[in-house]
Amino acid sequence: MNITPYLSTLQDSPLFQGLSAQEIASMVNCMSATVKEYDKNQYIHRMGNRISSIGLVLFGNVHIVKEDFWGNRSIMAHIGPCELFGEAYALTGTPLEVSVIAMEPVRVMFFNSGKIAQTCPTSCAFHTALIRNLLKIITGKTLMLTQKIEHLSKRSTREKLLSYLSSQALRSGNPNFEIPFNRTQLAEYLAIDRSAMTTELGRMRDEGLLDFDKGRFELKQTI
Amino acid sequence: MNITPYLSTLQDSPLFQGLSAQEIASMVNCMSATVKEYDKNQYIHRMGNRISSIGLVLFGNVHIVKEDFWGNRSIMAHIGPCELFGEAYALTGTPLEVSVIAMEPVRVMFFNSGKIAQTCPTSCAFHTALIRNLLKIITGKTLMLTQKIEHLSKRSTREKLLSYLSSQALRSGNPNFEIPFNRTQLAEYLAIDRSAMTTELGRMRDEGLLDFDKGRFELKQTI
DNA sequence: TCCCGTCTGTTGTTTTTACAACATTTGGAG
DNA sequence: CTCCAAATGTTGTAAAAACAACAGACGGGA
Repeated sequence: MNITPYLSTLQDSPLFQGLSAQEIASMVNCMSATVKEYDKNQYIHRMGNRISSIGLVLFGNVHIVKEDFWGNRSIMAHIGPCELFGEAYALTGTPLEVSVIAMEPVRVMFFNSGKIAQTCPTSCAFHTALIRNLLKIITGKTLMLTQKIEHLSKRSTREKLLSYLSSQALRSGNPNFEIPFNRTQLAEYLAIDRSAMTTELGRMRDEGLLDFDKGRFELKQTI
Repeated sequence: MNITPYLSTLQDSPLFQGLSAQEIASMVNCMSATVKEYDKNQYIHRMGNRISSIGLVLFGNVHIVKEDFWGNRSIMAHIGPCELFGEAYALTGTPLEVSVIAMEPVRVMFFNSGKIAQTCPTSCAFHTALIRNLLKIITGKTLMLTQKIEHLSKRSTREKLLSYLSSQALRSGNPNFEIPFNRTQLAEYLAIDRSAMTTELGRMRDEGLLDFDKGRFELKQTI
């Protein structure tokens, strides 16, 4: 496969951190990578299935979503360009507890997880680096999930919002920042009622805690 | 160090899965492992600190706990014998977002995380296996956290309880099972009010959904 | 054995959230 | 530009949870 058009994305991906373009190209081959495209709202993976490949978002955004029988939806995570999804399920062979949905037109590169995890017969020298990168990525995800649990553990709508928003401000290093969710999605991510959330946001703005416009928020100093 | 007394525990640990006693002994040495003991309620790690070692519980139980300024406590995870804690923070160098507390008299073996993650100069042959095991462990934790998020995402006390209890029943392969928490701890784990939880449990028992005694629960068929 | 601290369960009140129904705004497509 | 659909905001009501305060059960140590 010709990976030239994706090379810069792949190089930016934490999966290939520290590897040269040359090395990446050889690895992509070795791991029998494939590229697929998806439309907005299309399912990339469905809950319950088993998967054997790790996805890397080349462009677009996808959501990791948990949906129950009654259509209640909860967004587990937001995955953007250069980021991976499905590693945990592909590596363990566990049936998916979540679905993966394209939020917009998306292009994804898939890697066979078996070929990543095992040193290949031809003893491709960079597998070790790859596995180490993978370790780092999954470790990072653990921390993300821990943070999400922290938000969800708050008792009230307001506390959940503040927990999430301040973590985003911290991440961006700026009290003025943009979030990757619209209102409905944010409510699904924080597992709270959308209308109650909107009301609470308005109340917080009235109290001078923060300001917002669409997806842009600004936390105010409350000294 | 003489690891003989801990050998069976280490062999049962997923970290050393697939390694012989001989190999484990040499690795323990190579990773400059140390053993420490803690009393009930003693802090093993405190939130905010950086750690450079991965803990393996030799016996006893510890809780991964998130405490905020006002003393609100939320139990992130329960760690029993043979299990690891702190990997994510030790490997990334991130300051701890949680504390680790001994729930009873506990003995822990600590491994230097740097020495685990890097192939050692003397090229200890089993590091690769170790890293692969670590990858599996952390991947498994990701799935655990995902499950916890699923519980927390439920809207009501009852739904959270059912989500947690049925996952425990599934894990034990038996509708009759024991949980590692007392009532207060369960409430902290599920981020709900203890008294409301007790009330709800009573209500569910009245409705014939389940039965319980202390830490033992039984989910009934509701056909 | 008794005492005390902890755990568990109970109840009533207050506060908050979920829910439903609808109004308003926004952004695209034609 | 107009229309439509989706997103966002508003409000009132019903339901649920949080909170507080206390009673009873239990277990370990003196």
